[in-house]
Amino acid sequence: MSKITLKEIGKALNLSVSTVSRALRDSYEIGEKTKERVLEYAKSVHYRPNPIAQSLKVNKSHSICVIIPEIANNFFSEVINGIDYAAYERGYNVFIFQTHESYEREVSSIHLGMDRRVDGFIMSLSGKTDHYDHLDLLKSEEIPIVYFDRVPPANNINKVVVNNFEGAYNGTKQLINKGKKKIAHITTPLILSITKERLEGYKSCLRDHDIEVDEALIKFCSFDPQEAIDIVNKLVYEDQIDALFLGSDRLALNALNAVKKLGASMQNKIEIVGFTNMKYVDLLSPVICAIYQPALEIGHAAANLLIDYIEARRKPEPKQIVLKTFMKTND
Amino acid sequence: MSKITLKEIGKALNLSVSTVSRALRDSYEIGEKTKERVLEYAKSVHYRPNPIAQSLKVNKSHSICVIIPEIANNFFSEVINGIDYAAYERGYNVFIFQTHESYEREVSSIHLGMDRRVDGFIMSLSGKTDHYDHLDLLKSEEIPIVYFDRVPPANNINKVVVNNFEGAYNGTKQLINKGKKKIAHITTPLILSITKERLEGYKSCLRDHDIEVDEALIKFCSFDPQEAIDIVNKLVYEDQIDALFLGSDRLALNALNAVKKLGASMQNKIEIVGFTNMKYVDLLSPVICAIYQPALEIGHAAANLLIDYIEARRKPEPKQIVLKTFMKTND
DNA sequence: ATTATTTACGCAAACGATGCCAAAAACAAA
DNA sequence: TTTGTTTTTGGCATCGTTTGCGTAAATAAT
Repeated sequence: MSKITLKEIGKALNLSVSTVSRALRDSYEIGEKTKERVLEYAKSVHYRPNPIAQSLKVNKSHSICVIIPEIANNFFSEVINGIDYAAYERGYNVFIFQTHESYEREVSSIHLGMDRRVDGFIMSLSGKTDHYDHLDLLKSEEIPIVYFDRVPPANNINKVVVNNFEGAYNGTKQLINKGKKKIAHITTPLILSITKERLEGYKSCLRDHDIEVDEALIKFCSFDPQEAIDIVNKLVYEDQIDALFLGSDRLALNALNAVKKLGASMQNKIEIVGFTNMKYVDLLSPVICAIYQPALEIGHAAANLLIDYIEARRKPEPKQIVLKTFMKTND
Repeated sequence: MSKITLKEIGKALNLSVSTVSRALRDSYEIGEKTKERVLEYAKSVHYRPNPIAQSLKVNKSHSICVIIPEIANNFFSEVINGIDYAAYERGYNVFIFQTHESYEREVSSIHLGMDRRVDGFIMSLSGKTDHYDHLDLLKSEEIPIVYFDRVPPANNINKVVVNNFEGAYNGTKQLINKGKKKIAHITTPLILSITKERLEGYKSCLRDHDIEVDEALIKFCSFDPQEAIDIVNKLVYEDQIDALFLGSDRLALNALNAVKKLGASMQNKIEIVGFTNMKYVDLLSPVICAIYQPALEIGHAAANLLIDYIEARRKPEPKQIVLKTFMKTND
């Protein structure tokens, strides 16, 4: 059934394999008449080229490899959705590998992708990645790569990011506008690009409003729910904070949960703003003002940027795309 | 660098390609000494077999294809996580295709998978799939396939599902126990297996508690938020319901949103139970009692079942795995 | 009619790995 | 030494494509 090959088409039509191949690829050196014959017959038997054989021959796979920390995360799954959307439009397959925030898995994912001869990579770095030589491998092999969200510290790379500084600045400002003074910041490991940028936005905003930056109120937190609870408790009871600025998606939910546990009366005293990509934030009970990333657009832009780059005859200069975050208030 | 082939190893060691190949696969017909030489050299040059060439030769790809309605959905992304977990353990790659609830994309995804010579499929049917001949293709090609969640109506197939009937029954009972009498059910298209099973659980529970089943209170709803709003409004204001039983993840959030829009006083009158896989349901404001599916386990079980089947010499009888739902109350 | 040019196609060698078959090397038996 | 066995190894075809090169046949130029 699905095992029609060029050879069989050739046999049926009394043509050589190469002629059939060229006819299907619409080569100029094949006569119109035979082209038609081949095309028609191929369609009638539902011929589908074997991408594996093609890959082997041309050392390309018409597929891209996405490496992300975690699929089961609103932000990343939306990004994948965007990537998938663009890839589908342009006829590319998508491989997805998760690092689960592990450097080793990041490295091995890169190798798996290269083994599969993917045409390019889209990646967001793991929370443990603090050196970047494994990426040099890709560079030296001249494999196109687009980073998003958590990007390595270099500027001659393709990347799609959001204005994290501005998003954090505006989020913090929102809290200040509500009269809050002791604003804590719970965030991701400092090695991540997003952490630094958001932290700077937060600090910068405080300074601009004559609030001194208190390093004790800046907490780097893992994705362990209990750790979030401990940190929130300390901030609330010892440091007497009146607002929380949360640095990332999973963190935000953990922290919200921790705040909820403080009880209703405490909850109301603490204003919360945070980066998250949860749908329906307005259904959340400790009210949170969400700073959104346009995840779908990020994925779409990243995939298109990558494929453009893959298909370009002369490789263009690396491009940096910066999209806007947006806030979704709850009141 | 990464382009070491068997041929090059052979040249370096003065051995033929086939000897090298066999040495690496630890064949019994190769002398211990040469085996060691080959192994050592291969490691020293970081030899990695080219999976594409292997695939072409043996017509297998050591990869599985996952076809689901939507990645950006808590339930499915968790399932993928489980699949990925098992596949990684057992050395399989994973292709993911989304149908976006389209029958055509379901068909084309199957073809894409087959083109790539995947060793097997894991799928959950689209919301539009009401005939199943495209699946026969897989069957006739003898490609292993495991269904989960939304499965076709046949019993000689591999599948991993939950006890939807029981979950729905218990959910409905929960509402009855709170004294509710007019319990509406908003759910997915009736062609889906899950819809029917849950609907039966709901009806059965009502009957067992001497509440007559009112077909007007059973609403099949798309994933359009506005439709959910309209339906909820009608149910509340015209039909005067006092409880809602929601049939699926995305639906639940839409309906919750609709209920929220009714205003605080109305909200409190309506008790809500629903299938969902959102983390932190207890943070949701119209309170909802969640019926959870063990998504990670489903994925893990499905992948292991599939890979067991793929690797079995004698193909075993199709297996049906039924896992338990569990409730997470909010009060 | 002869030569030059174009057009339309076939042959064969890759791509990297596997596996059948035969052959060389090693050893045992005569 | 010769023959027979066993152990190790090499040669070659193959998977389904793509592509450079060669060459008939068809057309144009002389």
